[in-house]
Amino acid sequence: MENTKLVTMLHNQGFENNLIDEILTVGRPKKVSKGSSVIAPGSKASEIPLVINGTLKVMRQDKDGSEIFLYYLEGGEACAMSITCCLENKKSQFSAIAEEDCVLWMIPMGSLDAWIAKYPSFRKFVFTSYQNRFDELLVAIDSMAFMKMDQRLYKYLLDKKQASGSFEIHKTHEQIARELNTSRVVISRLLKQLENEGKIEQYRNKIEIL
Amino acid sequence: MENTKLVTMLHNQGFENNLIDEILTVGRPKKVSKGSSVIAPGSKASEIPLVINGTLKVMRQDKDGSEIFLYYLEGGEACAMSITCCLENKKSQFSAIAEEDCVLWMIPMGSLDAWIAKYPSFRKFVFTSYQNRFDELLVAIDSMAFMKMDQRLYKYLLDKKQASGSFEIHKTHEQIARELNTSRVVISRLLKQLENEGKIEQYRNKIEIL
DNA sequence: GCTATGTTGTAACAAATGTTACAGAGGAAA
DNA sequence: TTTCCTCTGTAACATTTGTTACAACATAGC
Repeated sequence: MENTKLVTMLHNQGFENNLIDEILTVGRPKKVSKGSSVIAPGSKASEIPLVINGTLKVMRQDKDGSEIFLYYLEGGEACAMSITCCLENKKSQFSAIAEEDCVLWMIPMGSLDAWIAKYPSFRKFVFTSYQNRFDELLVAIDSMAFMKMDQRLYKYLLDKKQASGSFEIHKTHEQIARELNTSRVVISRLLKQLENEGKIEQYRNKIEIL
Repeated sequence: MENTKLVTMLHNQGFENNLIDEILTVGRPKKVSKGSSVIAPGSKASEIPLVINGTLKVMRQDKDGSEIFLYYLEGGEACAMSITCCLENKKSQFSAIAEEDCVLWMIPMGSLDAWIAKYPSFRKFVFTSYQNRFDELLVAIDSMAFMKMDQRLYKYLLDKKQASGSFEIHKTHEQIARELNTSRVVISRLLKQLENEGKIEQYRNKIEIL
């Protein structure tokens, strides 16, 4: 049963048993397959996704269709930006895409405010989520503000390794270029450079981190 | 009395009278003069600053001393990142500097969690603050990811005009360059360009937006 | 096998940004 | 006034990033 992992996760958060019951009662499971969209920019969410299995990729996009990778959401993490979107009833300013096949637990927003008032553990969870998302955004800002593209690319590869737990990255140069908001040629050039420095090995549709 | 403005501000937030009393009781006023630091990176805050008068400039810095402007905090706004820092007891990851002479109301963190549980209006205030800060960070990210330096500079000038309410900006090219994390020469070049395009006029230590 | 399509490598060039150096203008203080 | 310091303008050049074009290769499907 998927719920076993969910319950363990909720326990590890220090959630009260009553809260866990409520979460199990009002929430619902959702499976999303690799590449499909969980939150689309401009949409209004009415549920908060909590990641049970897999990884969600959170990206920001501008009007011209350019986009930039922000961070990954992994097991046990909730989408903090969805929370404010829901509470404020605003349109989402970003997209979340399943980086792998995922299992999510969707929590309807109606319950949130009451839980925040009622359960100290949930309050702590929400604020910790905010803190973590703030930190991730600041890290993303650091990359863009202070690093050149070669460093950003290498950091991107290491982050991806961290998130997936695998030394192999199955992406094309084109895909990576989109996520870093640059062009494919630039990525090919810099990957070749990283390969010459002995930091990676390249194959078709695959990069291996050494 | 400064408190008149503070009380009006709190009322406008929709705060309950009891909450306003508590805020007035446990908080304290703080005056900071232009250019002085309110939050230093690496420090641990135990109070949340609420801006009554003036503008705080929030910047992010890296280890080499480079820095980048994130956003302004104006009257009625609180520093959301301080809130999580306080609740999590973490070191601040950013700095806040008085862009003009400021009057702040410092709220000790000890009260926060209780208020969040007790007052719906305060809960709303905190979440709205988060939402606004998220939005500002995302706007900062948009600038860095999607805009070239000439656009970023012009946007910077317009933002500054917006925050100060004045068409005159009293900064040197050097100061602007620091906030955009580029070099003085680049800023001089691009300002000259904006001047030629008829968007600004330049004087010593002063830029006028047309 | 062949073809269509997507992926990667590379060259040549363009544009944006960063760096160094120096000259002159303006203001403050002696 | 003279001196000193900061600010601004500009040239010349280096580096980084973006763009276009094309060749070579791999794979899937026929």
